[in-house]
Amino acid sequence: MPADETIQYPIATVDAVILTIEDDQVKVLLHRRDRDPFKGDWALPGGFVHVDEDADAEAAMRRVLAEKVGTNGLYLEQLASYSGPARDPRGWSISITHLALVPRGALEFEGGDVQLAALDALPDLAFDHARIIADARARLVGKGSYSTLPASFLPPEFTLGEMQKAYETVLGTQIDQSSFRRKVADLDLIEETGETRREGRRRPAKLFRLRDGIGTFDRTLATGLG
Amino acid sequence: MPADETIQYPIATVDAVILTIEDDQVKVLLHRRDRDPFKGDWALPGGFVHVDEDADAEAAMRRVLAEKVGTNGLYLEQLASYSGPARDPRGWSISITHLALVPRGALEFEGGDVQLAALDALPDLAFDHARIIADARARLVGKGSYSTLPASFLPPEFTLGEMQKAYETVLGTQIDQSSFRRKVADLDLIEETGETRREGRRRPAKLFRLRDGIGTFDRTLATGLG
DNA sequence: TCAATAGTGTCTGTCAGACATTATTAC
DNA sequence: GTAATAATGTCTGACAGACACTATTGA
Repeated sequence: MPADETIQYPIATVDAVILTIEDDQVKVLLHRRDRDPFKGDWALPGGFVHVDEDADAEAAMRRVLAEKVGTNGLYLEQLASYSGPARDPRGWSISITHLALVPRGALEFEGGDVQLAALDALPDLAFDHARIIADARARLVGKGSYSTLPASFLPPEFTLGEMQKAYETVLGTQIDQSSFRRKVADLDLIEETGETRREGRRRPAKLFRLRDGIGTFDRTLATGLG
Repeated sequence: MPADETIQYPIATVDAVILTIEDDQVKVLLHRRDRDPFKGDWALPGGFVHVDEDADAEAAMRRVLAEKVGTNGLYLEQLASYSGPARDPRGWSISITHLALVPRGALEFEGGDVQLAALDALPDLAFDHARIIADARARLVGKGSYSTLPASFLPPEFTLGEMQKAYETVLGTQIDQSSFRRKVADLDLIEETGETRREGRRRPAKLFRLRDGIGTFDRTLATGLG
């Protein structure tokens, strides 16, 4: 490690892939850039790491998200780092990216410079953000089949039908109702709230919530997905 | 993104967790630091990103490894980033860490400032490298049970007994011989070389190699591990 | 009653784990 | 033969997937 005083440090930024489900599609939150580079283009919400105030990259990410899209307290998971001389025209840069899966209701923003875009219909994106989103999607689908990850898209109270639908949306496949419920019951992931929800002219569904201490843990919820 | 000219960039480094199996134990390659900070302490091999010559963080990692421990052409996987004001006494820093799993025979070094240390018997380590190694270990064990990751520890030709032993070492459990072989056969991961290896007074074992195109892919090789 | 979804019960093929058995070598 | 590991065969319980069936509501 040359403790060389001539070392130049790269630009350090953080970017977030915030995913949610809307209209039975996985969507990503995009932010329109209001300055160069890529002024006017859509991009992941992101910004510089501030070494004078941020405790680490995740803290920088939370600060940026609060400033730009008004979200607070999201569960953030580190995704990967992207680096190189060409990805940012300002110079050799490192972006530390994060992933958040949130229920649609947890996002509040008034159109204009923020939008939710379906993963299958992304606009042109600034920097290498299209690649980052593609990687995030691969992670979501990959982990979706053997973890409780898709449950992160659910609001605090939900029906089993909604839960199954979230898994099907993430995985892009149909899941047998009976198998799904049996597995959920076996894993002891959720508990009844005691309430029901009636919607339209059909049998009302029981409401459930995630049990305490159920984070994202790796147990198969939906296997054999063709 | 304040295109603020007063932004200070953090120190950017790369560090590698190079794991191998020796004496039926998973070991990590450590390098003794020859300068401050932490001069004389054991640390992961690492160094600064050089923005004037590295194409990205992985290229920086390969350059550092070639310089410090003489390894080339390893398969490197990005692990995670670690950042903050306190982890490096030189200032607010980001380390982009990488993971490599290699057969013992692929590592060549003459003692002194490089050693292999068992994960269960690590010396005191510089920076936050103990934490990084703990995270790498968790990843190895976690992915070991549902992927071909442990096969990366095998030399080009190996017996089924060696393959099973590698899995058992990684997972820290016993695997039933019959189940293991059945699964390996079903997944079509390996092929016979046609050679055998005889060792001591017992039946010689057939030698196998990984089939073309078998990288690290996620299929259960050893399930139900207690 | 019908439509629509909620929720349950049952059968079956697959497969992991356990365990027994045979094969092959050096001594 | 004995010791030691290599390699294969067989049984069984668990469980995912398929699918049929019942439950409950509004109209």
